[in-house]
Amino acid sequence: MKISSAESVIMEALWRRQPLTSEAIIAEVGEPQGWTEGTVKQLISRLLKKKAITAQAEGRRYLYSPVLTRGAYVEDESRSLLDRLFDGRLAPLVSHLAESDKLSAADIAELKALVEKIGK
Amino acid sequence: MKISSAESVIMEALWRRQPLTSEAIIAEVGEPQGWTEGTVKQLISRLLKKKAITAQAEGRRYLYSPVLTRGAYVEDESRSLLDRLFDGRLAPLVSHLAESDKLSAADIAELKALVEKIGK
DNA sequence: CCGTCACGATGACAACTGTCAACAATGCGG
DNA sequence: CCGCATTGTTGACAGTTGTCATCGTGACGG
Repeated sequence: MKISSAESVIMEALWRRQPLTSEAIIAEVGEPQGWTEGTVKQLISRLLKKKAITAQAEGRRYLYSPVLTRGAYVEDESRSLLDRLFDGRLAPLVSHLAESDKLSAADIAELKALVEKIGK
Repeated sequence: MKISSAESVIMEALWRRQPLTSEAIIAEVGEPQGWTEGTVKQLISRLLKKKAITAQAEGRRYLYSPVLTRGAYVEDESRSLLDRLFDGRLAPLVSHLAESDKLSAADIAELKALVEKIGK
């Protein structure tokens, strides 16, 4: 099931710290996003329906934890972008960013080190 | 204005070759996507409303051309992914793909060459 | 000049999203 | 034991998306 953009904000909160009560989630994402309590609750419900998170009863409330891992999510999103726009290859993405001057010197250094490491 | 996923299929066709009549667009994307003529026409209309493409009258019909460039689009999508998932940095993306064994030897070689070139 | 046909415009409709609010159940403090 | 506060469940509603079909209009062949 697809996670919508608003829903992913809730997921990020749970990936950072887990499990969380709805109260904690509201505290964490409500403010920064300008969302009311109702909005956050609705998003939690939808994530439950999508099976992206689970709820364990803790007294009269629930403790929510992610089921979908951040790794899987990130994997999916990245792969889908690469496939849609860059023929599934990574180099064209890097190349594109480089050409449009969107890479800082730090980025490049970091990347160079990384590539060497990967190259074993 | 945001381009939806179905709409981007039309854009890709126009980025490949331009300008195109609706007939040509239908020929190009209708089959592979399993879309009827009506569907493609609707998508064209929405892209016009969003100002992502323009239409020049050619007799009875129109010739459609992209206004939004592929570069700008790709730029946007890439940046948004990087920002949402990798703190705006490229290295973590590469690192993630490498860890999940999603990089082929060819990818790595290509990347290495690219990084050297960028490094001037 | 008329019927047919091609095109673009528009209407439709269900599903999904972003946002909230109202409501029902349930436990806690007094 | 009762009312209040908290929590989860639902309903609502507008906007977007994916998908098609219908309609009006003008062009073209006969």
